[in-house]
Amino acid sequence: MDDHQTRMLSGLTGLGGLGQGDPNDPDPVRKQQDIGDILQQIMAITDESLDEAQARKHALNCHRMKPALFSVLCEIKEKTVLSIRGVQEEDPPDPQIMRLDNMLLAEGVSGPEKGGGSAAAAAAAAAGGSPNDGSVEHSDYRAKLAQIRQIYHSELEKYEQACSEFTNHVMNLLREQSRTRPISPKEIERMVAIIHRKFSSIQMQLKQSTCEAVMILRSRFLDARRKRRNFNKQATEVLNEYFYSHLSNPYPSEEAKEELAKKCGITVSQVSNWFGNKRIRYKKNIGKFQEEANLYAVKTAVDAANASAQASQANSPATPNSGGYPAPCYTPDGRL
DNA sequence: ACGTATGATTTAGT
DNA sequence: ACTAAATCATACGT
Repeated sequence: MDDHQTRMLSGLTGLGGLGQGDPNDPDPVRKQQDIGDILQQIMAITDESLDEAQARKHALNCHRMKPALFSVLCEIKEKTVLSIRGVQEEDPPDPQIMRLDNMLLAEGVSGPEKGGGSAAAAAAAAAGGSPNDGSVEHSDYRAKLAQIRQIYHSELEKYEQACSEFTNHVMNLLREQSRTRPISPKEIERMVAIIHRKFSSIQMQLKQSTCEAVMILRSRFLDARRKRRNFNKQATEVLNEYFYSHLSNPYPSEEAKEELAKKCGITVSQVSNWFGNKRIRYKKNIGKFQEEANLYAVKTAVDAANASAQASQANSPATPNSGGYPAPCYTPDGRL
């Protein structure tokens, strides 16, 4: 390596005369030609030196003094290697990269090939707790996730390839050099480890940006607010029925919530949300809900009447009196 | 296109 | 843990 460089330098110094000749040359055409000449010479020199280097290397390897030189280098190394020994840094698994890996695995980006769907669904359930259909909504999401996944993997492969290529190159270089200077396998190992560390730090950037992309995608597609669907009419009816028949205390117990959820085909937390929204909105503007309240009050009354008078025929309940029904409110008595 | 309705989330208090 | 209240972001009716 060193002899190569020195020869390069010495070769270039030979150019000195050409480079600085005729500083005041008025002819630009000739100048250009000079530059062309110089370039050509430089190219020739590099070629020449490479060949020459090869020859020199060979000569050095076959030199009769080479074994002596080698042993001298070994001795020198033995004296200095102790100081290097101390600088052996263990590489503990980087917590940062562990975190990213875990997340990518959880999101189904780096996991098994077709597990993406279920993983995404699980993530969705964990995020919002809304298992409402979603197969249509998630198809778009899954497509995008697959896209990210593909990019991630191809990039990862590229990195891996570059890494192994570079590692191979360095290893070959070191092995070749080990003919002229002492290099222990352990040192090569160490070098490889260093290279891998460098590359893994690059990989981390890839992982980080992938994670970011997934997060954005998730917030864009899986955030339940963005995919809000109104409950179906029947579910709303069931909920309203309960609400208006428990107006004095519209706080369903856990069991009641569970039952309502079952009846409506929604989750318990959705029932909770509904009641939370309903309570605050009802309270905020009772007048606006009067009509609805009357409707459900009558409905439940009719139902009750029907239930009790099921045996007795010819029971036709009067149509709702939409006029003078008292404004519903939180009364101590739940029944209206 | 726009205003209202509505389900979900966030914040803060208990 | 549960709720009220405010807020968000979409759905829906006009």
